[in-house]
Amino acid sequence: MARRFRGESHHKVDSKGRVSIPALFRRVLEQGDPNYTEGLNPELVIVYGDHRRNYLECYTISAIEEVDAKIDALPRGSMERRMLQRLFHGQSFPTIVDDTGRLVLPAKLRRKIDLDAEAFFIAAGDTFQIWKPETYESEELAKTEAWLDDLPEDFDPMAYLDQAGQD
Amino acid sequence: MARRFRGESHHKVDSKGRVSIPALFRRVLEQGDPNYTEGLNPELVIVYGDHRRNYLECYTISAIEEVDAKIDALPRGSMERRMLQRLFHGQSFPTIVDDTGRLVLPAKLRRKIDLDAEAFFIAAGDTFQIWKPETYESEELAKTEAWLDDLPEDFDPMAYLDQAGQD
DNA sequence: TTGATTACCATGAATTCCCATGTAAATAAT
DNA sequence: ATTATTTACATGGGAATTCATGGTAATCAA
Repeated sequence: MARRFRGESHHKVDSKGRVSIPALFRRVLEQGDPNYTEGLNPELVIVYGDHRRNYLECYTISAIEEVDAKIDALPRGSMERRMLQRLFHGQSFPTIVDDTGRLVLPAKLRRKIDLDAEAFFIAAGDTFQIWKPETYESEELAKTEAWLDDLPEDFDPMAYLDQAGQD
Repeated sequence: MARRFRGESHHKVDSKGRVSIPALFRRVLEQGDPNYTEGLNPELVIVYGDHRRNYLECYTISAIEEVDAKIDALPRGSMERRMLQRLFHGQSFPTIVDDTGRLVLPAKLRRKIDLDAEAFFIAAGDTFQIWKPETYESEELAKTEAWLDDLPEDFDPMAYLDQAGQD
């Protein structure tokens, strides 16, 4: 795996749909674009998915190529392959970072996640996500809070780290 | 496990958020960065976590890579994986030691742990932590003191050493 | 031509870079 | 051993650069 995205931050979205990409994310996008060279602007792919998904997921070129390769390996005509093709090939939007480090989110994408004046960026391993801040708080955070509440008082979620790969 | 951090110390934090890293910690960061070579500066990752955590936890590159590998091993879509991704990929800040052996803590991180003119560094195995001195004394020390007080007068904490890994 | 998209320019704030200094620790010289 | 010399550390200041953001002009599509 290439360099990972790390961090989270809030950015303004203007009336044209322009939004700054966190500078650190930009560095990762650059390294993840095989065609990138100093002075150029990196490309990326935004996967928005079907109506159930309420955030945008952004892939570097090399990350999306990995995904494509996996899809190609599935049997032609299989349901799995068709589903993944629809998601990653159909419900996605290839674009490029502009000269000022911004992304332009078309109205369609903004509407889909109900984005207005502000966007929340958060890293998720080899991709990063763009959320409407309110959605992130009410759905994503609330969901895990509720989940945590079901655990024993003194349970440390970090314990899952050590559990990994053992069972 | 690689070389361990050991020791504790206090350092000034200036108005730009710059703070010297204890020299001994630097040696460990260097050894823990696979890309480090003489003359370069080691990278590290600061995990700050959610609102409940009131200190910063610093990982060497190889320590954080171990964590990443464990997260990757968890099933996609599982709550465990999402929680850990949020913590280690989202609520973290990748950075690098500067030429004078300092770290620059962005205002956001300083605010989070309410850090001002001084920082307290303490080793914790394969990571080290940065605390606001007052917080460390009032919360962390008080907590372990209270815990020790509950034990029999002549109890030796070393006893726990032999217990480890047996149950 | 009119609404939308893209290219270009502008600016304040935050961040990084580069240089400087006093002091403590380590090493060498007498 | 004691003193001189060097090296490593912790800290500070200012200049230069990057970032995030906003505006206007040029281009495009229908």
